[in-house]
Amino acid sequence: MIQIKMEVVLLAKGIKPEDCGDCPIRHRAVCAYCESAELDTLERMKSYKTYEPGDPILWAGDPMRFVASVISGAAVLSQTMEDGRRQMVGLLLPSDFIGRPGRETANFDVTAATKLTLCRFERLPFEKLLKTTPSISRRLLDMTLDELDSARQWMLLLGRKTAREKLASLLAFLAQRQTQMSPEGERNPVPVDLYISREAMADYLGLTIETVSRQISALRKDGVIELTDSRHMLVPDLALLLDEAGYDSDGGMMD
Amino acid sequence: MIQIKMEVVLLAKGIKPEDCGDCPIRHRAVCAYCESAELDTLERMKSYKTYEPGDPILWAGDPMRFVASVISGAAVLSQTMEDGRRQMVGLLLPSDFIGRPGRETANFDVTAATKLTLCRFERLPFEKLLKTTPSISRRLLDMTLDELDSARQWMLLLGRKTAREKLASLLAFLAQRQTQMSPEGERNPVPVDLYISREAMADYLGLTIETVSRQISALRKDGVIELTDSRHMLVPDLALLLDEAGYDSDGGMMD
DNA sequence: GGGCAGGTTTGATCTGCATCAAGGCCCGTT
DNA sequence: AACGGGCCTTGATGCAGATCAAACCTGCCC
Repeated sequence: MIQIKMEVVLLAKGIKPEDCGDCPIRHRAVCAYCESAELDTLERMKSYKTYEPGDPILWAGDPMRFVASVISGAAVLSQTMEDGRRQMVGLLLPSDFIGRPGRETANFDVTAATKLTLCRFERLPFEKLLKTTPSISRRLLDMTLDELDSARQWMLLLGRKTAREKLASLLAFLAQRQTQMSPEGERNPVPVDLYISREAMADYLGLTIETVSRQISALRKDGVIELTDSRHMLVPDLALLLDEAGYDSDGGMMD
Repeated sequence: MIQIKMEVVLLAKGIKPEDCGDCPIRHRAVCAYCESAELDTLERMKSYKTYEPGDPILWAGDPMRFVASVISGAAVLSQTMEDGRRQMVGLLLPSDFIGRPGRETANFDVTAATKLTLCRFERLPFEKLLKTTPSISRRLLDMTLDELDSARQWMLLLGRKTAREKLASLLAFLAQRQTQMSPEGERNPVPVDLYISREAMADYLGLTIETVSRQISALRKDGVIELTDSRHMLVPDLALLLDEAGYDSDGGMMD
């Protein structure tokens, strides 16, 4: 919803996403450290592709012909066991990078969670470029190290948190992202778009949909959150929600 | 205490502790892609340090003065909640890299799990070198991407696997690491060093020590593994162990 | 309107792992 | 040899979250 609005705004302003100089993720994506000459090279290599919610982008085991940056929307990285047990292992938002230079096949399933636009590069030329362009490889290293840190944060949640703490953590994460987004001072209570189904939450948190639903109901009953409908909530007190999430007071960072 | 003495002795005699050319992790560590000239540079920068089991190497929040490669032994990356719940987020074995170029302070606790030897470099000079030496930065990128993949594998384990599958996964991981290391054809059954205590396993797998112990006993009773002592096992059939770990037959890679 | 499908909530029951509690084994110290 | 402290194993019991089952809500199509 949010990203659809974003796109409408872009169109209304007449911004061409095709021009790297105007790209909304120019300063955060894998190209962030590039000089304009390097940017020109990338510009000649890139192609855009859009996906609808639910579209598969890659299946684990597929040959990886492309790497890409998320321009708008969200994609989900997940793994599924033979018997159907599924675990989300990453949520890819604008500026995040998809793909693994140096590997032939995908390790994880990648799915569009919303309407999604990717800026794609063919893998082999991109790998060649990586070898000759330190500003890209350094940026990719930094981004990968950040991803690794947040994967490790998630490991604490999956391994040691209770169901209630897991839900509170996810809801706090969403709330924080959306208060950052909306610039005008913190409205209280903060409205939050949950934005994914109970099933996706369950797959993210290592729970079942029933437990997700029950914990949301419990948090609502205890006044930690208010539901406006099943996909939207209000957070009257973010500090309280964070407390429920089990972060120590010095603030375990989530991003 | 011991390692301080060692260093004093080494310094006094002006001995180079080891020749990189003879290093057991020469071809798998961050220096793997280096030419001999680059290796010389590293050789001049490096210093060895040893730790005893249980020694802290870094606490989360500490300034990071060094980065390092594990030469021998095992180190553990972990996070602890206020109330003491602990989650291991990485197991660092020989050739693995410790530290985060570009970050001032540690994000996680690092602890020696066994007697441990590190090959250390001061962070700032190493970061400078990284900028001018593609063979090091490319290797570090490859290693970091591998770590990210295995962190994500671990998320599936933590979120969705049963206790038995978790143990089988950990044991299979250790077994695979150690068959890779010993190059002469696969001895059967494969001997495996468990390296870490039951408590560390529990912290890694999101379980309790009692459950770890019970599941190891169960796998032993079912003939999947044989214990020689509580820290060493034999794996008569790696495929069987992998099967217990819940990887699909096409072989979910762990490294 | 009625019917139907997908997502969500709620209730009842079950179970895998945690928790609580002993006891065993190994090794170093006295 | 006796003792004590780590570490590991095993047994008994409890409980958080899974599983099984039903009902509800909302939007959509006929």
